[in-house]
Amino acid sequence: MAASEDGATDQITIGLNAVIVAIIGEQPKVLVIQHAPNSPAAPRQTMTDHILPKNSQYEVLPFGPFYPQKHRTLESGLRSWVGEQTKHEIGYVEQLYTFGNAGRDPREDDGGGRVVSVGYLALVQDTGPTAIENAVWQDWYRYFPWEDWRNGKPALLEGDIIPALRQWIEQAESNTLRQERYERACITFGLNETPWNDELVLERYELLYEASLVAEAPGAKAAPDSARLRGKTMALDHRRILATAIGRLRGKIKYRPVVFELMPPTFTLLQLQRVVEALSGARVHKQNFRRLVEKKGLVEPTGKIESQSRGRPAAEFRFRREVLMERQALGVRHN
Amino acid sequence: MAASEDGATDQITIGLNAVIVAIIGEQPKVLVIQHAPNSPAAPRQTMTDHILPKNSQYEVLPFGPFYPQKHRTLESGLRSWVGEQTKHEIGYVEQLYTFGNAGRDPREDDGGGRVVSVGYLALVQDTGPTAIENAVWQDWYRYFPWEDWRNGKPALLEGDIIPALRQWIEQAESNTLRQERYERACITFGLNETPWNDELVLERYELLYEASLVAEAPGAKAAPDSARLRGKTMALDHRRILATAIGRLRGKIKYRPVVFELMPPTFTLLQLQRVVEALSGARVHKQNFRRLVEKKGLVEPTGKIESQSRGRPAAEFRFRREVLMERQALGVRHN
DNA sequence: CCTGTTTATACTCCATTTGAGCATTGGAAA
DNA sequence: TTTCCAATGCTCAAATGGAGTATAAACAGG
Repeated sequence: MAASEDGATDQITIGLNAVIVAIIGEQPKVLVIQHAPNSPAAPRQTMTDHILPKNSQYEVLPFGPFYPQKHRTLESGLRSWVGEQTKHEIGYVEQLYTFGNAGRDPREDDGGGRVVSVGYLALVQDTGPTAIENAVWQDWYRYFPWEDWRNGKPALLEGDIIPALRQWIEQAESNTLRQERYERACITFGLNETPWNDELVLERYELLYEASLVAEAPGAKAAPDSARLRGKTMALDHRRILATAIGRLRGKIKYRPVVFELMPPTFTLLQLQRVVEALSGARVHKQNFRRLVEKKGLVEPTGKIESQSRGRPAAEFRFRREVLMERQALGVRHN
Repeated sequence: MAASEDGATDQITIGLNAVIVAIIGEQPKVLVIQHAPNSPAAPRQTMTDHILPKNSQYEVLPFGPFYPQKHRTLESGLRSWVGEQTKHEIGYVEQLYTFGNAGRDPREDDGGGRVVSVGYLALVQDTGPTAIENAVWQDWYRYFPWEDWRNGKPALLEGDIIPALRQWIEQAESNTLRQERYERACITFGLNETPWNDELVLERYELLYEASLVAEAPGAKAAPDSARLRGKTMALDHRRILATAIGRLRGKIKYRPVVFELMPPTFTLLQLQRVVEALSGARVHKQNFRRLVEKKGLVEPTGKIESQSRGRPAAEFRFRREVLMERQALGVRHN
């Protein structure tokens, strides 16, 4: 199998990309590596210094190679290098997607063969300094500003994105295509009275990509001002991987108790609510949130009272042992 | 990257495994390749004839190599060889999971390097003959008999699996471990008044695997009689991939209109119901099912009346155009 | 000490959804 | 005709979910 049928060498490399998520100050953060034009080259481990132009600024997700000789499974490979690099344990890890697209990775041009990259989502609490050079925690809405509805519908949508989308719809060559574009836009961006669905992060990004409304899209216009409004770009297809991660996480918190991977050992119900809101990008009704959490039996009071902030002091909670042991206790959806 | 740090060659091969699902006669079927001891060797394309013992009988999922030189994406690679081999189009394709576990594939021992296998779920309607030798459509409950609750709780559960699980729980060395095992069993197998969750197909299989209650598990007892009761084994980790596929599909039909990929162009509501029941492994309330389907606006009447079977003739339906165009129309879960 | 502000927590209301059953209808077989 | 069977229409109660009101507990400032 090493040599393909036409005799050429089919070299395959597997890269492990990690979307490492933490909550800092009520904001959802993701660990990204920044390559500034004048900064020293990134350490070799990140494998990025020789594949992207040295004189431009770009951001990538932490990226590590998979060594089949060293690692028994893909996940253990990921855990080991993330552990080494970030210096602290990661709790929850979930595989997102495997991309094998040709032409996405410049390494292929160096005769390095095909790069297949496996995306992972990892949730951490500890946000201390990491060993990765140039790694910083960035608000994930920096890359997807239209996804944050916590302060109402983002003005960017009505002011820029939706008009641009309408224009793209009108530019369709055929009626069928126009109809198709319109329906896709309705569903993903909630155009025609359709409710906004917070899980369609990837679908929205891909629509903008196809419509050349994000800077990294192939046919994007040379109008960098408006494109820059539509979120910060990442190198390679990393913004797409991040979109996958956000969408997946937003779906998951609705029926599995994964939030606790991001929470400190004890917390108040409002703190828990703020984390959920940060992830889902929408506000929730406080009293109903409390009712839901209590009904599901997710948490139990520690007995202590927290009174850091102003207002009436809140009871302190922790996750119930059963939930901590089994991440399944919640989420018997209907059935 | 071709040579690892210790100088050894890290050869990586990518295999594409497909769980190809169709409904035949109200039963969920999956395409498997049977290697009988005395049958001629399988065609080379399936890549299995030289990796597994020639004189034993075993079953595998259709498996094809990924040629980076030929295929632009993993999915197009899958589509092309499944298309070639099965001779008909596949509509819906979804990536399931990527396994990179060492020691799962015997090819590794031949110095073939690591095999990373990407699992895919494909839904087809056409169940005509394929070009794959020895490929047959098998009822998927043949591999997971405990998953079919359409005729009530399978006797196998109370009669064999649950007692065996209880024994495994008791055999735990420590109290913590025992507690842990007990809770996992409760959640996955619905032990302690916990409701049965039809989506936990993979979790149940993995529990049985860890408890050495399936024949392919490392520490499985040499009691093949009872193990054989617990479903037909597949070679490699293919039973696990199948479990992943079933669980994923069961989850998906609840909020996305993927069933129609398995349906003929027109059908009655009972036929639709039977397909959903076949997939989920449980009966549903007929009147409520009808109400649900109509409310969601999934289907529309063709106007014709079908009167093949006995009983009052049923109205014929087809999926609505919007649903066929956008596989997203349904499924705005809450939000 | 009183008052306003702020957040926590308890409880109510009502519309919608969901689970389960009863009743009637239309055709084919006995 | 009678009987059986599945389709279809309708009811009803319990559960769920969205949104609001009311009260409690702290603190700040006059």
